[in-house]
Amino acid sequence: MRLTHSVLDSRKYAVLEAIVNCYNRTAEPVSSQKIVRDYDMGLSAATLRNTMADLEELGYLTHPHTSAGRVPTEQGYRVYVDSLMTDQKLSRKERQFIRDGYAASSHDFEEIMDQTSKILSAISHHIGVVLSPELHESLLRRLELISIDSEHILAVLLMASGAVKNQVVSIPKDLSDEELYRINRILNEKLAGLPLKQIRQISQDPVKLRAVFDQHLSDPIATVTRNTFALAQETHVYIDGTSNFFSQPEFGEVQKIESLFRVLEQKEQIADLLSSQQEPLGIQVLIGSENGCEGMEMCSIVRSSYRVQGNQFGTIGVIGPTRMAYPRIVSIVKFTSQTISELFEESL
Amino acid sequence: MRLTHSVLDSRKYAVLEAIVNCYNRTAEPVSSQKIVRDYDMGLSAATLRNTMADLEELGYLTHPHTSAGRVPTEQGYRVYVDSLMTDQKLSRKERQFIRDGYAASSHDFEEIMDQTSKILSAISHHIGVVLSPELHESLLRRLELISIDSEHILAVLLMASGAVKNQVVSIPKDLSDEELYRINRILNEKLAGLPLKQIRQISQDPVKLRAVFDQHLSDPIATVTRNTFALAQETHVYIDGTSNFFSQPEFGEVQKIESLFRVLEQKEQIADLLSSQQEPLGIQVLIGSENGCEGMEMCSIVRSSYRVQGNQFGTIGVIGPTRMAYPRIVSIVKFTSQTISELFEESL
DNA sequence: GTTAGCACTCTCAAGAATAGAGTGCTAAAA
DNA sequence: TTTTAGCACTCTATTCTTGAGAGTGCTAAC
Repeated sequence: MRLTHSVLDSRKYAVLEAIVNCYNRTAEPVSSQKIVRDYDMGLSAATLRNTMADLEELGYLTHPHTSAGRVPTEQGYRVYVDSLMTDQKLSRKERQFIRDGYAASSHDFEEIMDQTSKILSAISHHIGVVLSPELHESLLRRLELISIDSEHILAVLLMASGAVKNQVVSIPKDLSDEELYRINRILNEKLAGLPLKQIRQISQDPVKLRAVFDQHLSDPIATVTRNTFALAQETHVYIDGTSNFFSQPEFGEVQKIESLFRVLEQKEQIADLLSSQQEPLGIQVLIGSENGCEGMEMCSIVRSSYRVQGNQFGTIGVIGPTRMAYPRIVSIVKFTSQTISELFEESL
Repeated sequence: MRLTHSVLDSRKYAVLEAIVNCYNRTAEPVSSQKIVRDYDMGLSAATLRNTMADLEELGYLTHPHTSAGRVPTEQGYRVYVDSLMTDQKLSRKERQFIRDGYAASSHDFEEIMDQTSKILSAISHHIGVVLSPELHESLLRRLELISIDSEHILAVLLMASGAVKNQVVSIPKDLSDEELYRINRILNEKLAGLPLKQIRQISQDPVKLRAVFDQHLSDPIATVTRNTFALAQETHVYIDGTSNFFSQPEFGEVQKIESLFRVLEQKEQIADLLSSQQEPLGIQVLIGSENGCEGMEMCSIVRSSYRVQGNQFGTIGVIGPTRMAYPRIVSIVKFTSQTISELFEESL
């Protein structure tokens, strides 16, 4: 989509686009000469220099130093991503690569998540990140209580999405195997099919608990329910391809790459990064410091949610240098999120 | 333990020890002057230089260049680790730090593994690695089969160690819920208490299958058993503290750190690294290229197995630069493996 | 066997010189 | 009015040199 009525005339747009393209290819400041040589714009270097000076004044380009070429600013990339770049279809080969990646993996939920991060990083040559959906939106399909010792049981929560959550749960000491089995049966009867969020609310509210379990309610049931569903809402983070960053020329110094890796080791921070202000099913590009994450100012993020089931969403994303091939990466993330959504749809 | 009858006289040992100590502190080649100043050996610089030249000829020291101080070789470190270094007790604070790390974590098996890697890296300031025990040595405590859809079930394997393994299993299409329940009961009856390795053998051998299940054996039972226990023997790898490497002066160039990080991303390779030639309950130090892993020539590994239960062992380790504080790291790994072993012992 | 003394080697940091890339500006051309 | 050629100017990056400093190896004296 090229805006015609805007702050910029069409020449400025064209020049900005050329510079972004060129810079993304070479990772070096782009000179007016370079554009004359590589792009047939019908303009001389001098004219381009004038236009470039204008674009710089508007905040879309910068200068590393006086006698260097121009580099896009974050604002410049923003304009490029929002208005200039054209959709780049993935090749048949690339689409097949993504599908094949899933063909190899089993029905295991975690394996699908893990595989997705691997596919994303392999095809993008950047970092692939996957956030599993927040459990509390998920519907409980079935609950299984397994005795461990006199004070603990293992609760296995099988979600409608196929996700499985194991949880060690403390129980009252005098619970017999038969009693446990009975509780298991009743819990499934009353709670299966409900979203985890709702179950948690029920488990913590004596009134609701009474309403749901009716005459079946007993102290052990209340305790087990409360302890089982008190689980912290956690999303797993799957990351792959971190070492791809080493081949990026802008990360030639240890210092720059260090701050990035320190962040990447903090899984919670990555989870926040991916999920903050995420709207369902939209694709979103966060450029440079827009991500608001200290240590990741030099990185951009392309992310999209995927649908697991019902109104339950996870997020996938690619983290790369600000100088990334946005059209390609956007297409990759878009296609992958579609593919994974379909995968979960058909497995229902 | 200081060897008196050996290739080296006691002075050479003392000098080697001083150089290793000094180099480990400063990360810079050690000069004869430096030793005179920092260590009271009652010898002049000239004499030390003679001794150092001898040690170099024997292969225990090198020279970066003519007018630089000495640096220990891998062989030098080997002698230091085997014969020179003295046990360094952890301080009360450090021991408490390790214990506290576990106090916070729940009874969850994975959480204990994960926490261990975090503790190791936090206290050592290097990379902490934990290998979960190979499942196939583990005793099956209980098996739970949960229906997913008409063609799949979720098998939950609860091990005696507390480890849990979820596995999606294909089943014959015409299996009713009642039938599944019956199979579940029989499998538990016949297989609980056996090591997974043995169960796998049974599941793949019709003769043994018949022997175990006797008149209960049916086609569905055979199929479910085979599919459930065909799982690849996998060990999980938990890594933490990778970014600690950035603060090591010898990894000031991106190139050196890159090869290391490429290896660290290959979890299987790390698993091999930790488990190869590991003998039960011994602590082991692999110095530099001894680990035989391309890209990790500049790293040493201190590792130890821990006992989960019965004759089932996992491995923990610390990966750091060859120039690491061996006595301290050895003590850390030793104490941590003891602590984790005790933890599993008491939870039985 | 040990040590002082000294020549020698090598690294590292700072400075100087040079080439090259690219801009900004000005004045002429379209 | 817009575009372009030309040119001076600026800044970087590279190379070379130089000098200081660190540390050794060797020799001769203790």
